[in-house]
Amino acid sequence: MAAIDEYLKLDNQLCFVLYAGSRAITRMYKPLLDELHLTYPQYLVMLVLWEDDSRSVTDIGQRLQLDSGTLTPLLKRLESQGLIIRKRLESDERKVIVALTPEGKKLKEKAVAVPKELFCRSGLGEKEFMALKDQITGLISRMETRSGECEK
Amino acid sequence: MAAIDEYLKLDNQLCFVLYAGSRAITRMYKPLLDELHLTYPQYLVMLVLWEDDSRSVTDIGQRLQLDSGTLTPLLKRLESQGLIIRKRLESDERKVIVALTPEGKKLKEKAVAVPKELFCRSGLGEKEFMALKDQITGLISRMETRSGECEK
DNA sequence: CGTTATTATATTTTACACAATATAATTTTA
DNA sequence: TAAAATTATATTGTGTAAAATATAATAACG
Repeated sequence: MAAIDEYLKLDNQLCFVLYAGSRAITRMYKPLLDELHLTYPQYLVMLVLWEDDSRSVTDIGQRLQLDSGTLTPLLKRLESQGLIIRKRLESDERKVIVALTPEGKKLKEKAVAVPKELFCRSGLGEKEFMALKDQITGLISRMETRSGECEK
Repeated sequence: MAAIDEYLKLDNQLCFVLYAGSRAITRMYKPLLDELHLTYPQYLVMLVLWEDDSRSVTDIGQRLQLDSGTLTPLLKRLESQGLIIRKRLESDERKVIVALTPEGKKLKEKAVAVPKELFCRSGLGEKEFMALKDQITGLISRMETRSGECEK
């Protein structure tokens, strides 16, 4: 893959398959998430909160790699749906703590259908599924640590 | 991975690594694309046009899996930057043909730095890089063809 | 202890991404 | 050959995603 043309072909772009793959999963999830009255980014936030009931906005942002400009409006919508509550930490009023309501906790059981559908539709065994996930995780990690090492 | 809890852990989500990976690449590309005065989705459109100079909006949409609501404003911005022109096909006035300008063609040579940077930062050999891309392509394909086959 | 620096979140702005709908052109049907 | 159906693109509305900036609170410093 030495020629300029090969480097710039859409079919050779790893970036494009990640982008297209992510959106294909979002499309696949949509009918299932509609039943839970959640959008895809809201579902990701709920995944974080189902692990640990009570987190700060910064914690959620770090887990999901999303900034507060994205999270604040999203959390407000979850709050208006009655799935979470937000309150300032008394000991440090800069921090907003996000906690699940009983309604929010209840959704967890229904939500398991979502990743099960992807697992089934992936056509992968459990080991292959996790191996692919781990390969992409490794890619992200190397991309972020090898900054400055490459010659243009 | 039988328990509900395991299915819903963020670290077990293939959907999340694709989503996070795609955005990590977009962040990595941003300084390089800023030099070309392109956003990431604009860059993808240019990749399509650098392969074939002249395409309809529908063609571009099919290649990138993007709909006209996304493409029309994006193409207008590329046009106002002088990189493309848009014109109705005389033989079928429903169709808008998108073609590169000389400026748009010239960008191709500079753009090759973008995928080269990813390739380098990925820490993968060429075979591994393409294998990962092919695995994700296969995943997308199976996800889209196995609709209806999975029990919730 | 007052000032400066840093941190946390919110707001504004821009660019998507997608669903729904509108408009116009072409194709198909009866 | 006119009407109905389909196709192509554009527009509107909503929800992100991120950059830049604003505001408020806490920590660090001299």
